[in-house]
Amino acid sequence: MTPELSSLNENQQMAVQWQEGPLLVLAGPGSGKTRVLTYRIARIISKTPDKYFRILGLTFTNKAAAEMRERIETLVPKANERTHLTTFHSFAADLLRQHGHHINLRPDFTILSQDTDRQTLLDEAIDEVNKFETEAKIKYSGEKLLPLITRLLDRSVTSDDITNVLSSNDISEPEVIGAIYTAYRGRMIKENKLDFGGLMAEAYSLLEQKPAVRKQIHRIYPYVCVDEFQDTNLSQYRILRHLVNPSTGNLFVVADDDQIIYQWTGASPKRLHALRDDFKMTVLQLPENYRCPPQVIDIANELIVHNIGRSEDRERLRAHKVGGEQSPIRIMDFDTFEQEAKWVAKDIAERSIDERGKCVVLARTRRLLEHIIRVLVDEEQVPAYLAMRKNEFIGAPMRWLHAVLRLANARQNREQLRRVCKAFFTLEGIDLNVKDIMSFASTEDGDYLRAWHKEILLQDGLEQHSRDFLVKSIPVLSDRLDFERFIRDAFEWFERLPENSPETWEHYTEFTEEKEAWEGLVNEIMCQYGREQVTLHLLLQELDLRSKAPKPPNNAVPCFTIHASKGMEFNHVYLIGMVEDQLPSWNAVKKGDSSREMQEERRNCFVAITRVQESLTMSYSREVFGWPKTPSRFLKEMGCLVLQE
DNA sequence: GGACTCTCTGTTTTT
DNA sequence: CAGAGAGTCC
Repeated sequence: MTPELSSLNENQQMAVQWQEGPLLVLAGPGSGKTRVLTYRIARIISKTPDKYFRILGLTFTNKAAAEMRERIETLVPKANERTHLTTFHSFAADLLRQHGHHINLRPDFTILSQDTDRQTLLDEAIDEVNKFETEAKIKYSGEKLLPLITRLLDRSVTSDDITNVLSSNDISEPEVIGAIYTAYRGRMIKENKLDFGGLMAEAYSLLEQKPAVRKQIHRIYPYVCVDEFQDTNLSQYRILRHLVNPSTGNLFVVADDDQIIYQWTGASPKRLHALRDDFKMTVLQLPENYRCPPQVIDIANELIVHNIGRSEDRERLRAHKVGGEQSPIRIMDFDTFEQEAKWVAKDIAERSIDERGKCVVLARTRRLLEHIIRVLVDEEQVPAYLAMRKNEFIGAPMRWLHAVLRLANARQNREQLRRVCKAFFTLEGIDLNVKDIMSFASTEDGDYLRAWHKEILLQDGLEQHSRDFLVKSIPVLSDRLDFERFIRDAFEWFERLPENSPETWEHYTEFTEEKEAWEGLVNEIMCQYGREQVTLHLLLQELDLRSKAPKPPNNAVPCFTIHASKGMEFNHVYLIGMVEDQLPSWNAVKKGDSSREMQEERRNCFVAITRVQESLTMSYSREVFGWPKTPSRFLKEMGCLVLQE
């Protein structure tokens, strides 16, 4: 059954029915781009019921991938077998699990999701280089060098190019830094660890070196789709070029160059130009907007035309919603930011509970949001939350569980042993010495997990039910690698912990929250790969590629940075702090009106206002945190500030 | 020790 | 621009 196309507009239908060859869909905000993507995938599947090939759909975030999977499943049941909808990082991890041996990587590699771990590795790389550098006079620190290494990995710079790249970017001592970069990459492979950038860079290097692997991918995935292409960095683009079969060029890309707001992560308007050139893309635009009131579309258009260097043929957004009598836009002017925050909080508090949940407060920086959350929660008693990223579990139970599993996967990992000991001390008050266990482990084939197990059972202070759990369940993990069973047992043990030591169990709410997040993540991974396919190392890798943030509280007002709000929509948007040095940021102001930084700030503003479904409230103050401010130039560009100054 | 000047560095975040 | 930290002077 082919999906029903009559609900789509003409341009959308054209995109969905696109047959073969490269197509670039330039899709504005609220233009139904995800719909186009899912319909097209569904259509290809249903037109080829007797075929076995799969369609590869790549996204930037897990959230977008999950949404695509869900939406395709409703269009075509069992689409799972015919699609592989995943993130760039997840795809790279799959690839490296399967073919990593070509570059000396084992499939049970771990993912360095924390900067502290990356710094440790980088410090080791620096030491390694220092040993050979006779006149090594300057001491580099991992902490200071890490951002540069990240930037280089995001571009998949090779050790052949590194010195050139560094010197053409005016970086001092390109030879030494280049050697450190190469040593860092070497160490990742040697220690079987990859950071996010390394995942991309090594996947690219593998594809570059092994045409046979590329061919296999071309056979399995004759169609490749990419969502939010404007966010891809150079590494990801280079990977993409290898994924597409050059003889068919079946690449379907959805992008919006007016929503590039991640330049500092490696995204760039250049990428879209390269894409158009490299693949000779046919371009189709989706300027229809189904989300915003026409007045909002008007100011969004006014704003974005101020950006020089957009695709010259880019069409203006066209509103499909019908405007009401009353303007949905409010501009609010205050003397101080305190007053601004108070007014916004009050305005939200005066709405019904139901309406509040459909509001959002947006700002350029977290600092402004932290302030407004305080006012909302403390003064207006309106529940509100700040979107937060979370790479690791915080509470002792989940930290212990995660560390034990990681130790089971890498039995000689000192850092994980340290974490196991530390978390167990918090849980049970028993303080084991890491060094002792490590030396004891030499009698256990260097297996830190078994050594810890033996050592902990020798302790007197252990509660009986804890002892029972450890005696029974650690071997389930360490000998039989039955991690599912082990996790179930561990949760049972956690539930009983507060009986004996309620005073150390103050963070029970946190545990419930984290347990929920854990179960959600594990469930998602199991569904995506199929239960039998999920090995311990795959589970751990996928966990490290996902945020551990709890699901937001019900009826709480979300307070997001503009970046965090990308891809979302809300009935009522409060965009606060519309002043120079905030939006646009001080840095963009310093760089000047035609700088790429300023263009990006303008896109930030564009993204913010195009989140609106019903009403937009923009506010600014003459004074923020005691400093005099002028209204944002963007207000003037949008024609919202006619009379002032 | 306190008040002052200076210099440096920094925002946004997903994986 | 703005905040933190270092250095200087009394």
